[in-house]
Amino acid sequence: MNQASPRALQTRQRVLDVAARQFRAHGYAGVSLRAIATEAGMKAGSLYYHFDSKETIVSAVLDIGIERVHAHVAGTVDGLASDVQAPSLLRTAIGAHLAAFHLHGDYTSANVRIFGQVPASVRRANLPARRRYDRWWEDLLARLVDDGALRSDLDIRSSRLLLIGAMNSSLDWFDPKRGDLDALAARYADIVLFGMMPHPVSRR
Amino acid sequence: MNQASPRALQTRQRVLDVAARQFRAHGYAGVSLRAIATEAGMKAGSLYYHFDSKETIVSAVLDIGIERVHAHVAGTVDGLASDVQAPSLLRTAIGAHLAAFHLHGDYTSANVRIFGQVPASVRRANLPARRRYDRWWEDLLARLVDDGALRSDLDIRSSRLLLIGAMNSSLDWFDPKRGDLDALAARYADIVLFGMMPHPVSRR
DNA sequence: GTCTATATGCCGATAGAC
DNA sequence: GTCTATCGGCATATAGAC
Repeated sequence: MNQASPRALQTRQRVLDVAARQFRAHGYAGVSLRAIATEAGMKAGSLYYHFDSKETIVSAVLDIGIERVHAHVAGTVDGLASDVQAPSLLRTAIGAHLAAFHLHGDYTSANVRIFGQVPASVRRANLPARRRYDRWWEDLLARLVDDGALRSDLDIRSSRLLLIGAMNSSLDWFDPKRGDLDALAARYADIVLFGMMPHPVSRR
Repeated sequence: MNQASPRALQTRQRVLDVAARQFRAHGYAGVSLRAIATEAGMKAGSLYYHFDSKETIVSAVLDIGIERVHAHVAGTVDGLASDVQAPSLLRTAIGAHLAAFHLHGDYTSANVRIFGQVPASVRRANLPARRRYDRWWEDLLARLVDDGALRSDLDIRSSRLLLIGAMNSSLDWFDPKRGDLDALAARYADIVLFGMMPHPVSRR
């Protein structure tokens, strides 16, 4: 198991893609190794050449769901010029999170949906990746508050949880193949930055 | 099954409470009728006196998760005086949704978490209740926009989805036994109404 | 209303052939 | 790398005693 040949790596990736899609659709316990193997074009016993157990498969799926998003968002936002204003910075981060979340929708949705129903050891293994990404967002928000770019009375943690929670829940209803992801990001950023109330003075 | 005696109704409710808690924790397929029966103080076969199948149990859990919240929120907000301003109206609705959602946390969390992984027929049966509650929120937002109390360019549907998605995701991290639910509702309402940007003029 | 007993079938995992 | 065959266990659901 866990071979390094290119052929084995490709098979491994195909199995994970199938597993992510099925975990997203049916939950952790609702997916059998037989079902994953069938859709990946092999028999259940063959999976054990690539993975030690069902738990190591789901563990890999959960980690990928966080790490691909983190890498894309951080890579996009941290590369911006240092004079970019807070509204554009937040808009870019929101757009990058939504884009990566939906691009890797099976992995991210599987993570969001089954994290709470996976064996405790698997949950524990995924926690560090989650904490790193959470921290990236809190660092961003804290920096913007310190710069005076966001309200000074903002509670960082609940602001981050509101924003991430709202974006992640779009996995349940938004289909990136049918809708305009940039438009969605713009509408969410508008509300989060300026609120739903009418603007007493023009601020855009 | 489905008896009307007070004794049977009480047992039925106890079974549903146990089932909701377990579905929330382990997903639909991750819960066995044996496990539900054990925690409810009976044997698996006895459940069939009260319910026809595992699907009828989860169907009842899903419906309760929506209907109790809808009844509480609508009962709270629709009873307000007609001269209540938009900000207080929205604040009240947000507070009522969060309060009911966490009060019935096992049912509401089970609904949010397993709706997507339940058999299609069960999902279909729960859809009307979901649509009724969604419509209640969209009617509220549309009325406030029409009155000029909210921004006229607000997209009703995505605003509703952002707001409900953000509130529902608090089920994953907020513990009403340890945190202040009213404070959470106030912070969420502040962001949704006025945004995270500093206010150019005082509006509160 | 709840029990025991059981029918039928799928589960994760392993062993060993090829 | 993938196969077949198989282990022991647990799943939903039913039948019938009490």
